[in-house]
Amino acid sequence: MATMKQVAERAGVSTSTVSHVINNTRTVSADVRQRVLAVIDEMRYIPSAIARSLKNDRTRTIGIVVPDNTSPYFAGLIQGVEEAAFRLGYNLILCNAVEDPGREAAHLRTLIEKRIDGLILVAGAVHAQLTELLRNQSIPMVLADHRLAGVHADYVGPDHARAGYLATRHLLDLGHRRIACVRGPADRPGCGERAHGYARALKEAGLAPDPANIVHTAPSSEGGFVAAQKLLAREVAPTAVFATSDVLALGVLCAAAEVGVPVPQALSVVGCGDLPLAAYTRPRLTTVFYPTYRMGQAMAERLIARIDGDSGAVEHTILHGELVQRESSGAPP
Amino acid sequence: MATMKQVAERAGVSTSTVSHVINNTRTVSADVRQRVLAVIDEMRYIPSAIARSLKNDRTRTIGIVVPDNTSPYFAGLIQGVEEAAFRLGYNLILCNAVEDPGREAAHLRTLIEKRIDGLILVAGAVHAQLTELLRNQSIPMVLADHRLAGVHADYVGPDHARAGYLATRHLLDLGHRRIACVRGPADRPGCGERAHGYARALKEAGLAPDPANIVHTAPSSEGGFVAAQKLLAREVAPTAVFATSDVLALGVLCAAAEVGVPVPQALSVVGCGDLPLAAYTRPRLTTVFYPTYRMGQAMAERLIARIDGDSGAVEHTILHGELVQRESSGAPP
DNA sequence: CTGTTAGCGCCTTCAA
DNA sequence: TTGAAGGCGCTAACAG
Repeated sequence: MATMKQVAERAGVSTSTVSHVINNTRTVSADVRQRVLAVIDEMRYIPSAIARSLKNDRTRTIGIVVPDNTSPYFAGLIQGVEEAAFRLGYNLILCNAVEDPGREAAHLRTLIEKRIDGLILVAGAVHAQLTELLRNQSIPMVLADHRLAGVHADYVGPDHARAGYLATRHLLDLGHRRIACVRGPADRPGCGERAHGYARALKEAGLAPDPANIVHTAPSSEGGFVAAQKLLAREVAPTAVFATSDVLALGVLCAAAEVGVPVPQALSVVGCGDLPLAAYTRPRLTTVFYPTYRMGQAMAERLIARIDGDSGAVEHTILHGELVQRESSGAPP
Repeated sequence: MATMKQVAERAGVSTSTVSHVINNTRTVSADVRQRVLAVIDEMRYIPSAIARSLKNDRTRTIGIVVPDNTSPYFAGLIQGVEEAAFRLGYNLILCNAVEDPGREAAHLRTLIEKRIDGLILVAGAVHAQLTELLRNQSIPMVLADHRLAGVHADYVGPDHARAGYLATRHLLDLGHRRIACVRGPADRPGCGERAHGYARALKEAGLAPDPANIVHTAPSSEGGFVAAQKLLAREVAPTAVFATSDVLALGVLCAAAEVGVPVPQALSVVGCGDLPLAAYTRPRLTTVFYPTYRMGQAMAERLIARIDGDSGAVEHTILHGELVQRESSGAPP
């Protein structure tokens, strides 16, 4: 691969001149610039960002650590981040932590070695140790999707509690009283917050949350399916279900259909996240929209502002979604 | 951020000694090693991969360019690639090309500037110009999902034509004769190949493919929905539909339900790709499984073998999927 | 067993 | 308008 030195020799100029024509960083006579450009083209010279980074102490690369790029929710965030990063001249190193703290730590370590300019972290079971790593190296970071206890950093994400509240409120307004909640595992911060919103709405309506109405399950359609089976088999079955994600809601819809419980006539279902697919389930799913793409963009923009020297106070950016009412929710039987 | 030199000074040794204890690259007396390690720990020294790369000419970073990380299919590939890359000591720079040749080119350029060790390319509308770029810089590359005319490189992907054939064959075996094909846009290589498999199966069965039975549409559930509406409105409607992706198939299922056409009693539907969600639609979707995770792994492994010097002949790795028969397909009415 | 030295490719003062 | 030279942080001969 051609180097600047080779270009300089071939063009009969010094490397500094080549550098300057490339970066437009001082005036170069028209003919010299012409000649240099020609040689660059001819030799197919492409500057090394590695060498440049060593000099500049900037890599124009940011890292993003998520539990799993395959989840539609994280995929949406990543897409937004990638778009804004590209627009602002940055590349994105993607790391899946796979709910494995060891792996998360390993990724963080190599990201620091590679001298990323900043990090977007959807924290899994991160422990103090890890975030301390970041703080010590003073690498800009934005927390995504949920905050991290004891970590003082910019945050961009949805208001999960509000989403859970909106969904439940909607069901209450329709007249439901026995409203179940199908939620992911306890250690998923987002699920917990959404469940809180659910509980708050119930309490506001003067209903005592019945623990039997809250089912923890695996965060998959299968999980939703199993949970719904359990709920629908109860003697006094709920008339509505709030599922803390659309993926779960799909399983709930499927289970209801299988047992012969018509939605929404006998059971209302509300999801969360508004997957593109949610508009094409049968019946079409009522859900709370999460603006993942915009969130992703906001994360990258916030981070890059920090990289560019913004030293203002820590910011918390909350992006609200709204209830999207479709066909899976209606008045109780 | 601490440097090796600082560590060396503080430990009272030379930088080369520090380098050697870090890399275990020559014997160092126990006490010196001890001391160096202590200082590294104390100063929170983390070596710079940037400087190392400049020396070594290796970044241990690979790039992946896909149309859109949000598509479940690409998301699955990316996940597999990330896993294998991590396991083998590489990071992944993710680039979305967004069906925009200009953007694809820009990404390729920065990836080369950043001196990635290799590239995984799910090509969009790439033109000769771009791949020539790669060849000129002699960066290892594997083509993913579909080949690229005129580009002689390793390939890892599914056999789209076979998938289309299997799906259609299944419908024929069930006794269907009027089988439609709902497919994505013409410029999507994978769709075209799957449609070919569809046509071949029909021909083998002695059926002349009816152009009116092949509907091009947007590669989304909405697209599938619209296409199905059109098909079901025909005087002689098809009794079965092969959709070239599960996302499309979902739209088809939704349209059928809306028009009151029962699946599979009056209409059989087969998808392609086997999204996790496909098992939880109503009815559960018959589809052709694509082993995306394994494909992704194979891509990374192939690429890294090349990076490590494998100079054997170009390889084409085809990973087959199988038909997953569920509830959306049955005998014709 | 350890240190000195010469770069890797680029940018950037400092001089001319 | 241009060049020479030093150094970013690290590795790897080459010496001792």
